[in-house]
Amino acid sequence: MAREKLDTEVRQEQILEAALDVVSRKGMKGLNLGAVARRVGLVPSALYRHFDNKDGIIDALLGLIESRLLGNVAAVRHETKDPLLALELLLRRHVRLIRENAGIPRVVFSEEVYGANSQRKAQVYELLQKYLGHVAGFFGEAQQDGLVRTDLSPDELSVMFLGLVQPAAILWHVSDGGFDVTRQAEKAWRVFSEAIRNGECGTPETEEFALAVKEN
Amino acid sequence: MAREKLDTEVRQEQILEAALDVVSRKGMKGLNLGAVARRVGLVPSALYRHFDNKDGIIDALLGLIESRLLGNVAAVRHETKDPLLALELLLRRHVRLIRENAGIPRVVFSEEVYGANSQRKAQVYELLQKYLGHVAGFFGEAQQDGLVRTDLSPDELSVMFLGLVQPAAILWHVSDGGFDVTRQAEKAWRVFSEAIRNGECGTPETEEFALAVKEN
DNA sequence: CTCCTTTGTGAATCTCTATTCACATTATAC
DNA sequence: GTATAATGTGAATAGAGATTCACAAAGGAG
Repeated sequence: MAREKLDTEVRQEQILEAALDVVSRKGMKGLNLGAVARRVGLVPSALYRHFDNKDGIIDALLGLIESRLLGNVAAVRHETKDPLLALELLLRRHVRLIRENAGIPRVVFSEEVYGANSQRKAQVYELLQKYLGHVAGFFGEAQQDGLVRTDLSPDELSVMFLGLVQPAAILWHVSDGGFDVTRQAEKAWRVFSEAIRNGECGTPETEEFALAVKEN
Repeated sequence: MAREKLDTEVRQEQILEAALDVVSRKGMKGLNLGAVARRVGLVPSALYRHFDNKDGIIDALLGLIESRLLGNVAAVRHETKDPLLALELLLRRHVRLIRENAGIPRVVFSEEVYGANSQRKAQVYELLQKYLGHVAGFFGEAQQDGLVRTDLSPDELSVMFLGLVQPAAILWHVSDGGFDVTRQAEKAWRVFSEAIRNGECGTPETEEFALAVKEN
């Protein structure tokens, strides 16, 4: 099969990529070392040259996911100074990310990555907290700028933000891609952002937004 | 162990109850016949007297969940005629239901109940569609009564409704019950219901937005 | 009470998958 | 080039869990 030998760092990346891919199509239950190894072009036992065991692979996979999520946060930080616009862009990136890597929500929300493993559970919690922390940060900025009403805490807002995509993502998956996540998320964002805007009534959309959309 | 024999109907209920319980604490991965049987006070092989196999148990479990969810819908129908109030009550019931049966979201959203099993996937989809259909029905009524803005379809609204609890429920679980789902859901509902109400703050649609989205 | 169906049991089987290990092969340092 | 470490392989091991089966016991019908 694979005659050529590659550095363990390269293999580790390949393995994680493969694992995420397997999860995307077979779910966490279908994540077995045989499938992963085949996809990399190796034999199952070879995986142990690069990871301690299956648990190590899952841990690293969570790390990969974390870096992708936080990568999106960093990216939108560079794209705009307007916190509300940043959130909108983040939402859009988020949707794209999970559309392209259906395995991500499956790993994070599998509710069974852990199960007995409470350490893993804590790890997932930390990951979510970190991501939501950044989201809350944007809301906090927006409130300080007077853009968003202050009767809701940034933390609460961040959880609501998560709610804009999550159910849609699930429907998308369960419907085998039939459900239009993107559209639903956009609509939900529209309603939500209007609702939380400071002022008596919702303010009209900023023009910046239209521009930002196009470059995407 | 269990010397007494019970009718298969009784056992079926006990088994499903036990299965849901196991899922609640161990996740879908921890759902094995041994654990279920122990909880019922039987031996694993005895389960085959009441179900064809494990798959049959999971199927029936989905049925049980469906009946609980739809039971809540029926209940709120009797409690009020006001569709918006009904939704609020439904939300509350929903939160209570998943707080008391943490296994329910785990089964439905496990994203791995199926995996390869696409028939199961379709079954879950149907279940969600049915529940969301009722929710959408309430929104439709509310719109006809002039209570809710009509620029969003009932279907879209129903998905947003789902988003009010789901992320909170996940955080609640991952945080080992530390997160306050009830409070979060109440706040989210307040924001959401204000946002969709028909009335003074009827925000004009920005057509640019809809156009920009479509290109994506 | 006796027969027969239903339900429960324990051992055995079977499959799947993680993991280990002894050995082979490739890359790399010298 | 040779030595050495890193990487890959195939077979073997081990454990978990689903499923089957022959047998036992309970409960109802007659």
